[in-house]
Amino acid sequence: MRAQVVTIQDVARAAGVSPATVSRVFNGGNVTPARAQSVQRAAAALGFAPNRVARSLRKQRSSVIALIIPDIENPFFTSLARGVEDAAQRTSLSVVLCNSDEDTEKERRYLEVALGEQMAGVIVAAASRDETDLGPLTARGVPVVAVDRRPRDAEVDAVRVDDHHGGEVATRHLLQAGYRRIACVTGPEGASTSEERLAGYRAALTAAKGAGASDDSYVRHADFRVEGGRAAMRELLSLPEPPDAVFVANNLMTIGVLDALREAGRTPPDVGVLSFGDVPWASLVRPSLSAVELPSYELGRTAAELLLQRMDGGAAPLQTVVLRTTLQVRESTGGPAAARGA
Amino acid sequence: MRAQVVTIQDVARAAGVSPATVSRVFNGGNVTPARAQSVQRAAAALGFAPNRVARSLRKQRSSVIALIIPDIENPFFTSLARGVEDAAQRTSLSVVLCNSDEDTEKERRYLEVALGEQMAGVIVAAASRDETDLGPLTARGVPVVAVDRRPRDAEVDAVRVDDHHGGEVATRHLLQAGYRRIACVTGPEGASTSEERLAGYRAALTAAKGAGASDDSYVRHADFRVEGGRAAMRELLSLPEPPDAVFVANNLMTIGVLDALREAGRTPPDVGVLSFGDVPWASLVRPSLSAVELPSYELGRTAAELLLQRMDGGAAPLQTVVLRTTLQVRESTGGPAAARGA
DNA sequence: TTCAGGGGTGAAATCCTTTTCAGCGGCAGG
DNA sequence: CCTGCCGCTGAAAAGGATTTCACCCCTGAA
Repeated sequence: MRAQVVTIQDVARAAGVSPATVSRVFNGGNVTPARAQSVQRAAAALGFAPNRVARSLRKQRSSVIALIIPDIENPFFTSLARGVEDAAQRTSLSVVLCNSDEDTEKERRYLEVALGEQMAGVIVAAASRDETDLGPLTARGVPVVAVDRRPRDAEVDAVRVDDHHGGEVATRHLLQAGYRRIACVTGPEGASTSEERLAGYRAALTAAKGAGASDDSYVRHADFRVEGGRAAMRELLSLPEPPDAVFVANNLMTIGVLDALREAGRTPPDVGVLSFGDVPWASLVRPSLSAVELPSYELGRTAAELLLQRMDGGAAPLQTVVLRTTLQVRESTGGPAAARGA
Repeated sequence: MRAQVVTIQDVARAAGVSPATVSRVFNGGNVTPARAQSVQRAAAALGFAPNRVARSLRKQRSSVIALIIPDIENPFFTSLARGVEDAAQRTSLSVVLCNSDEDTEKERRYLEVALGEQMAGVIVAAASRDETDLGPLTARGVPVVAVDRRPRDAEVDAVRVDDHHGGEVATRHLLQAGYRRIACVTGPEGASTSEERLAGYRAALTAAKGAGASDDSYVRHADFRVEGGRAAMRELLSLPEPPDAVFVANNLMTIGVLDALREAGRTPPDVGVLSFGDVPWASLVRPSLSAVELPSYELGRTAAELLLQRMDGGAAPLQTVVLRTTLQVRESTGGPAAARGA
């Protein structure tokens, strides 16, 4: 029924050498060329494929690295994943993707798998700042890099963007365009990116209006997904005095926000819309959207490079790389109708 | 430096039992409740986490299943992935995602990893009909399910949609809407879905125009990505007699097609556009797009269920499940301007 | 000529868990 | 009272690779 498995022993027997020699042939030990060739031939003839599980057990480390992301349906993270893959491509490591679905329990399970499978390294965009526990991994010396989101207290290398600054620049731009009642739809409490983008928004408002401006009636926490954005925007539109612009803390929620606006018969730049992160397939959207552009691919690539570096480097001091965002001004923040009318 | 690893031996010693008993506690063997409890306590106290690699080696099977998809940036596949995950969720298996990037070499490596890591099962949307070789996996008795795309000659369960029928229905709809010069932008040669959707298109044209209609001047093979769709549509628009409608064989290429149309100052339904597969975040697109809707999530869920069934089921005969597509008629295929003018 | 060193090799230990096997003790039935 | 069976347990084997260690042989230097 099941074909018997070809082991290193079988190859050794066929080639008339010891298993140790076969192992050396495949791992670059010192072997006489003639012998090496006969081992190669025997292996090919038998269709030998090394048992990675046995190898991992012995070496105490597999040749797979895990990338754990919170939303596989968000193009930001899939682009980031491409960056990780492309960087890992040049090594002998394979990348596997795990989707935590913004669920700390699922994430915990994947972290456990990564630990139990003795993965060579882990790159994680944490589902939560407080509940994501990287302790077991770091305690066992597994290299870990936090990307995009940073878990509190984690002693790991990190790559992220300047969330606070980006949020501030975005909000300032809306102010300068003439909008006055600027709302913020941010992500879940407990995600570092949510909080920092929101903090940037607040900082810009405070700078403009003075210290008394910390009014949170225009702030909504949603779930970083389309539905959440839609619901939040509906709420904002139903306020007695609805906002005339909105800073949305991620790309998918922006889609929901635009939907809600259309429902209400409003379109940018009548209501200003500024997205933190490019809306996917933005070419489809009219009017074109202003956005804080995120280097998603580079985020992934940098994280992978940091991980690789840590994997052979050893005990260099921890580092955090902060990548710059850029504000891309387009039609959706052209200024409120009121301003044009005045 | 590195914290020493807690093994089942350590737990056994701490609890005053043998390693075998500890193993039984964690795997549901017969153990006296009192003893079991003391083992649990010792394990918790020491922070024991089982070494999955050793377990896999002994059991000749890990508790991870691989999902190999050809394009992680395509929402069709990420939705499919969600379906797989949700189905696997109810078991103790973990799903890891591998992105082959439509590259048969990368795919081969991932298949090798899946084999070498002794994964419990593999679900694969094949990068190629001819070059994807599932032989090594099936020969070793690893359960495999082909999803969406089917590799030729593979002796595996499969889940797909009625590509041929869907392509035929789509094309017929364009004909009925009054379009006469209908183009087809399909995927790469060698992908089963490309070929069958194209075949459906041809069948509809032949049925309408008679056997002589097999003119391929309106057929373009692209790469299932945005850029490919854009380039193909540009080509079609530069023909002496450009098409008045286009059937696009996947969602991402449709985005490119729409871009090319906008460049040329044309918009649906002036030129009819019908997409095989929903365009992501279709709510953003005006006019709304007619599409052959694909049950992407169900495709994944069904594949996972088939895999699970095969994993305990044993040697039931191979099966192929074909899910139905549904044609969703919207504005983009309202009929050509010429017809309205006439 | 002798000795040190190094390349090439195989036997055996090692990684950690699961599983088989044999043994022990207790209980039920004859 | 004896036998048979069943539940529980631990010792030991098994799974397949890597790596250590000891050894042999050969070369080059003293």
